[in-house]
Amino acid sequence: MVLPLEQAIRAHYERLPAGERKIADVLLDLGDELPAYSATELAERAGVSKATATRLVRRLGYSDYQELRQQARAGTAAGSPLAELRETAVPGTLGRHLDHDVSCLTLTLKGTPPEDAARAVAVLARAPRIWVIGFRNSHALALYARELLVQVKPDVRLLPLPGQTLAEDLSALGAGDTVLMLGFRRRPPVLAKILRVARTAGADVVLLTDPSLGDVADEATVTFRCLSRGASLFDSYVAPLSLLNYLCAEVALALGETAQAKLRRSEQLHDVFGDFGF
Amino acid sequence: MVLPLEQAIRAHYERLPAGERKIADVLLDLGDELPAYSATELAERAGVSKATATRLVRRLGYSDYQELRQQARAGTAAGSPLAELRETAVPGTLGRHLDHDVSCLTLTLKGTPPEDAARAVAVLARAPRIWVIGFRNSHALALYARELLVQVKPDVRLLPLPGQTLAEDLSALGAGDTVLMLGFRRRPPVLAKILRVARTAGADVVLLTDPSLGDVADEATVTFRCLSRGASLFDSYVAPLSLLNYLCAEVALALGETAQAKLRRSEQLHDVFGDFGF
DNA sequence: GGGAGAAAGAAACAGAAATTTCATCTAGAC
DNA sequence: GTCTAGATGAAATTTCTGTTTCTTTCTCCC
Repeated sequence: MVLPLEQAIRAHYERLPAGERKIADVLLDLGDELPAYSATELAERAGVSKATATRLVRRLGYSDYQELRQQARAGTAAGSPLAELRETAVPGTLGRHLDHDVSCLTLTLKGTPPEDAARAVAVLARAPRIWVIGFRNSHALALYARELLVQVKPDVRLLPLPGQTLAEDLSALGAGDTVLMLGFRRRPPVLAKILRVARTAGADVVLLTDPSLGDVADEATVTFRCLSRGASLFDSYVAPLSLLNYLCAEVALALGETAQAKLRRSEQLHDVFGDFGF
Repeated sequence: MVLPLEQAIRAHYERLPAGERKIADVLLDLGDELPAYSATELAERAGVSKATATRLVRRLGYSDYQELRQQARAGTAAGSPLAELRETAVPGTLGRHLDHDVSCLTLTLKGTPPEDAARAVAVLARAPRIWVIGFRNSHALALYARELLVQVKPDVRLLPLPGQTLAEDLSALGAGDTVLMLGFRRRPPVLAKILRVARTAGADVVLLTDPSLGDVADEATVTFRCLSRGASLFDSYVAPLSLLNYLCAEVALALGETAQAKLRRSEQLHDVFGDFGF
């Protein structure tokens, strides 16, 4: 795929006067970063006057520098690098949504240091007791994580639960325990307190959150920042969901025979009771 | 490694006043496209005044918007961390996991006919009452879907709930209602019954399931088959999660002003109660 | 050599962008 | 209740960007 701008330049390149050609070169050189630059800067880089820049823009068929910049911007926004990686793009809003979620997933997991993952797996695997905590938007994620972990660890607790005060529950939190905290946007302030309580009690905290969270994250033993902005109205949690799946699977593998036996046994139980379906 | 700008924002994020935070959100959201935008555009996107934009820049420690833009530009230039991330594949198990989940997501959404999506959105949008149903592995998904829908529709019910028998609840199911059913592997047999009950009652059923489900799926109004086999021990639900996000957002858009007003109001309520956190 | 015509910079200009100022509003302290 | 401090937007102000105009330079051709 070629940017329309690039095409326009090549079409005129041979006929361009020296000064304008210098600017054209700068322009080609900048590539998709072009919209970050002003016409004045282009002229300076090329060592020509601003007037020459304007003339080039005109000659390429744009009415404005603004028009050129707009087009360059649109070109890089739509044909995002990730979109190019995959051969066929899906048209329509569904396609945009797909691109967006794939980006979230890819950028998040590629930005996750394997050491961090290993540390998280370690503290989760060795904890005698795990607390999975997630409020509001993070609650579904917490539920998911709990469902996975409970299959391989004996004592996994979900918070918050209806009809109980947090204080009551958390009093049992002790050294060696691990808290798996899901802290995505729209965080209730109590989350920060829990973090501190866990710290004080000597518990490890594995925190999944989004990039908007500040220093508080430093209190956690390991922090994963997952992109969670959605393509449209609602936030997208594919990245944390995927990460949780990975972490929990690694925990199971780390626990080895014990956990896997437990897993098998639970599958057998389902079979006996015939409660997997149709 | 994190962009210095992003770091600066995170460092201040919790202390930012509402207006400046809105801009910070836009800023984070734009990512490496930031330098293509003027401060005025940022302010417009965020729905705040230009003055607020300037103030945020100052608070983040820059003397100028220009200075901020420069830095953002430098960050994305040659050899930028993000650019590198996009190109290099991640080695190790994390990389395999990522590839797998991206495949699930891509294959599923590419295999989803837009007409089906449109039909699902239509029946969800026009239903006076929505029932979201998901057992076991599907329960977290159901919870998520319910959380989204309840923001834009007045009557959205989640099943199963503890302490209630299904029969009791389902007796209220009527013609015109829509059932959003999450039916992933390890389906309890009751799911088939619910499907038939809904049919009989004249309700529409939007069914998200995996490819392993047989003919029963034909009873649903619309069926989406989402890949859900995981790379490792546990099944992966990124595809249905993403699809739900898309469908719910489309429903909100289809409902237009009403729903969006409701959304805004609920955001405001959060703001009023100050329960978005740190 | 002189003139036509393109090319390019300098400066003037117009318009937009960013910052500052100022008045209003709100929440919290007392 | 009043008062203060911070947050905010509207408008004034300043700074800068992009375009236009005008002049100079250069080249090619007679």
